[in-house]
Amino acid sequence: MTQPKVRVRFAPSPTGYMHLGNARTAIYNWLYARHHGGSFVLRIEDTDRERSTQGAVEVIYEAMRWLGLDWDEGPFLQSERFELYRRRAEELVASGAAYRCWCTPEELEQRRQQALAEKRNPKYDGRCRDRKEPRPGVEPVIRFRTPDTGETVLEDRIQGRVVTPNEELDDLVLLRADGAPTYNFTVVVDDHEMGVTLVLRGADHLSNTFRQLHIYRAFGWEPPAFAHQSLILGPDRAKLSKRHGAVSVLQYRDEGYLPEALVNALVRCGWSHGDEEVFPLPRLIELFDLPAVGNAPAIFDFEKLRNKYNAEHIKLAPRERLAGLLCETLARRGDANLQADDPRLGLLVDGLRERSRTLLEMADGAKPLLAEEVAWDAAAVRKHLKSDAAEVLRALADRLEAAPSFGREAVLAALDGLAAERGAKLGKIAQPARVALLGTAVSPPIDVVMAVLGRDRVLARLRAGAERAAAG
RNA sequence: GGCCCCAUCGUCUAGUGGUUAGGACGCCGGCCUCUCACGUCGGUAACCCGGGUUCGAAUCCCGGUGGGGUCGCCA
Repeated sequence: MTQPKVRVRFAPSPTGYMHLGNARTAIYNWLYARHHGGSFVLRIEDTDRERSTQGAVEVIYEAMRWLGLDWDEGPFLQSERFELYRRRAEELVASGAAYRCWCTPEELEQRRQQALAEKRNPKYDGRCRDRKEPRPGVEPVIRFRTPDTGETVLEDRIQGRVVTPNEELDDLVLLRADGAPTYNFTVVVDDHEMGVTLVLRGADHLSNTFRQLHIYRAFGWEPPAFAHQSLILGPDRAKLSKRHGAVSVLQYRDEGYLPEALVNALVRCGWSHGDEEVFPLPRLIELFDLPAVGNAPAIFDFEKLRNKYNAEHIKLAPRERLAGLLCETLARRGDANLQADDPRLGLLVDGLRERSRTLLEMADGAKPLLAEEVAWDAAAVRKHLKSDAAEVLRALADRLEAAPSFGREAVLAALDGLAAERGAKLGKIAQPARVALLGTAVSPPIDVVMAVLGRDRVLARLRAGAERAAAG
């Protein structure tokens, strides 16, 4: 009756960056925990002292924070738990489930090559299984004794029932010659010690699971449930990796993506809910669960992330949040230095969110409206600042100058009034005005442009534009 | 190569024996419109192949093909 509390974990190894595939695994685990009211554990698998650095660990924390994946327990560092693993390994040696092996890496490599050449399974041949006497000058490793016969069954929560013959498995190393534990051992010890109820990870760990199952059995431990999600592939259909580029989570932050958009896109890579595609975070927590996770590998669609998910989430985000983000982006790129409460920021967000797929595009769009100097686009000038525009611009300037206020409504009323008076379409006035104001024929709506520029600048530029038109 | 997994438009996917095979991104065209966008309407495009089972298969079974993963003192 009493179900144990759901406890899942994300257990990355510090490689120096957070990969999209890892990020999806973290997201799935986090959503699973939040959906089921369980606990989310962060564990750093830094047993390989060669590769692990403090900086690499910080990158993981930073990526997790940016994505909004808060953990309830940890972070636990495996590098701080070596004594525990050593003790556990000795337990297995004592019970006969594991043994010391004095074969050297060189010997093993040689045998592997030979086996491959003879088209045999290159697995460890088990020659130290019954050896008791040490080899002088060789520090032994501790190996796990895997059954030679029979088969191992895994009831995977995503992949379904998977069966592997035990003869495919070899006696894996638990403890290296230098006493450091290996992944396949620490993962079992920790998932047990930490009370993990479901191991939700990438399918690249599927074949490891069978070896790990035997370790659980040797300890007499009840294994957790397992769920292996199929991998994210690159456009070439190979496992997504560094060489595909654009694979680091924080790179997306720097390129102007919203974390909830990346989360949305990543979740949708393998999980779906009917025809629904855009999910705010609370909605994901409400809906996400294992039965709707598919088991076919998926190619990550970078274009759709930008065109759909990020664009949609930019439309959904609160104005204040985007204003803050836009302010940071402008400052970071050296485009403009605005105070966080500058009223122009909100105006810019209103005018630009529907025409920006990323914050970078939004900054691109904002930049001309904030520049002190007009950057003239020759084609736009040629097309819209012809001599007959001079009089129109002057009339508009006069009208605006006489207007009682300079709000967006008042400005629009002036434009409309002038157009009506002359029986002209609004475009006949707005386009020359746009070019006079910004130097370009493309921009947010003219009322937003004027509101951002402000009365004085608008009048000055309109009149300067008129002179340019008259001269041109 | 052994073992394991997978297979619906180019891509992400809906679909759980009977549908004109749906949605989304992309692409093409119309409408809207002060530009660009947004929005909207329409179009383009898929059930890998071959056998079964069945009155009937995208859906179930088998085989093939193709793709992926994995075979470390990496994780």
